[in-house]
Amino acid sequence: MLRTHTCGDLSEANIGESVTLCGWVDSYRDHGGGLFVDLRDRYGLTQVVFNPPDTSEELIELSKTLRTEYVIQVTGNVAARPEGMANKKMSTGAIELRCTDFKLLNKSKTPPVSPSATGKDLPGEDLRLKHRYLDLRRPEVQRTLLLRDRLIKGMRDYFADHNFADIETPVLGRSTPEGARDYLVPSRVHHGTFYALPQSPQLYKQILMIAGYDRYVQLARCFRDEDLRADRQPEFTQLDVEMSFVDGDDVIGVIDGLVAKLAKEHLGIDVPTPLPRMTYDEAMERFGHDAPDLRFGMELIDCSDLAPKSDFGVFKSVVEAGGHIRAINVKNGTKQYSRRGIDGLTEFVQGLGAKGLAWFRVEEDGKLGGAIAKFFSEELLEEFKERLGTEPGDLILFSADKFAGTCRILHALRTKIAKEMQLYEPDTMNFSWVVEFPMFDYDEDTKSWTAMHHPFTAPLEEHLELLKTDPGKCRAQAYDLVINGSEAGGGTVRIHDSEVQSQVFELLGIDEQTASERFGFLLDALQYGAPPHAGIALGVDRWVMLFAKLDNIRDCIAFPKTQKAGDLMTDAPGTVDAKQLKELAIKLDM
RNA sequence: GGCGCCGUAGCUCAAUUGGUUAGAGCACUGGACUGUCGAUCCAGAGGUUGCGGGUUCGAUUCCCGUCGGCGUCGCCA
Repeated sequence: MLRTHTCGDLSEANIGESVTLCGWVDSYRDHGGGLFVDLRDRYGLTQVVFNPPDTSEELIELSKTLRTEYVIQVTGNVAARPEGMANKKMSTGAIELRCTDFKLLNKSKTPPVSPSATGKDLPGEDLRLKHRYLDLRRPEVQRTLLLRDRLIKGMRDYFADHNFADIETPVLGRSTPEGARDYLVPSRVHHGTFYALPQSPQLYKQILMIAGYDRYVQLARCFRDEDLRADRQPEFTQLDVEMSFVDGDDVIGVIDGLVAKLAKEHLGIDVPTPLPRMTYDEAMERFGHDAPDLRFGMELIDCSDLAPKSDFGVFKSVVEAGGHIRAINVKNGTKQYSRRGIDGLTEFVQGLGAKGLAWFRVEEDGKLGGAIAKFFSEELLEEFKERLGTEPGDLILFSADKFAGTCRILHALRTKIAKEMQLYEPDTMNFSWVVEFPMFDYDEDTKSWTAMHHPFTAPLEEHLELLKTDPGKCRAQAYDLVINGSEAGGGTVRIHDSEVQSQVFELLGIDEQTASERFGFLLDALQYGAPPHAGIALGVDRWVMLFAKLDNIRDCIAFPKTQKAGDLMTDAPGTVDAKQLKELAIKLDM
């Protein structure tokens, strides 16, 4: 070992000891006669002093060549800092290391990304990704990755304690017809065929249930070749779980326990279980989104029955066309949003595809004011006031659109406004379940049904008949874990009955031959004594993001991809040799 | 693929309606200094204003295209 302690270890208890530290020069202060260095490693910062009499003239001369990010090994005496010189901002600020010997282990070029930069001095993200090894030295990033390590350790321990078996599944698999775009890997042995990287180990874990491994868990790397977002990477980690002889409540109960444990250990908060649940339909009614942020209210209010009574043309025509008029009441919103501010909100919703933004301002005397008020009779305005629960100072924002459109617009407004008006404490954590998702989405373009979750999801038992009569109303035994308005995990009870499975495939327009080609192995397996089973997958990267209070998933991953799915450090993806292409029988057509 | 924001010194930023030699802080180089802690003081060096084209007497500034980063919609069973 080149060191006896780390840069976070030493305190007044070590005064008088001779110790050796290794680390990077975080900063240096040259005083002519002597020199101070803040030495950094993963564990902290320690001040090293190169001063007579402890340090020889020769070593002081050498110390003057030190620059930031040089790597050194220092031996010295731990000493209390002189009277009044303690640094309360440092955890090791009571002591310092007085150098008696040191060795330059390595030099560094002037770093383009300074590990000690914070706030607005932080270099651009492209530069930090290019020099990721420097960015990863930043204490803030190290804290996040180490939190990630602890969360994963907590997950592994929890499932091990509950008798789950960790079983690995292949990365090279076969492309499935539905879902996200696959990442493909060409086969050298079978020209013209391709493996697909897994979007999730879904089918394998069901096979494991059929094979009798009744409690399975895996930290699985998943791949989806779709466009990126602040909370979405093409390559991500799922905590994948599957259980046999259980129903959805059992799976939810297991995850409730995990949430409570990790929230206690890493956030120091007591989360009461069972976590609250809400159906998908209720979530869309009240919040306009399937992952509602419950840290604040501002629920959606439907006014579709009142609105057409006005002379406001937009409201009338939208309702006549079968659309909805819904609103949110922004309490005390007129203070935050002046006329100019409302213009800003209008531009915001127009950017989301809305034609405009109708609004009321609640005046001091309680009356509803604003450009559209003149289209409303006194009586009707009273009805609106009652429906919306208005008080002076409130701002009412409307969306007039098809139901889905009002959901999209009002959810976006609700989220944006809550953030701008700081309607919740930044440290609040809210965990809940959204359950009973629709089985199917209707695709207007292709005039066909698609699976909302995946085609192996079981409908509610009482909705089995709806598969034949009214698929749009059919709800699934599906559940999503929602943390602060983010989907943090999702799962379903699986179909274990080949009869029901056939019905679902038929609805989805997957004929027998196609089904058999794509996942015949699962359909076969289901006929050999498949136990009832259910499972869930948690988005590990998102959990880290939420537990670390970050708003960007790249900061939770050591080597993330950019929005164009590239790696700025390695420059992946890259071209390959003609020889490699020839072996794979691939010709480029560009 | 659509929409929006951004790109100026190694880094973070500035530069008036389009106007002389593109500035500042940090970092870097040289010097001074015995207790600093974002040390301080003096001096210096450092620029293809992402790239290409256009408008103009003149472009960092306006226009078009392109590359890259970010956000968002589509997309993400």
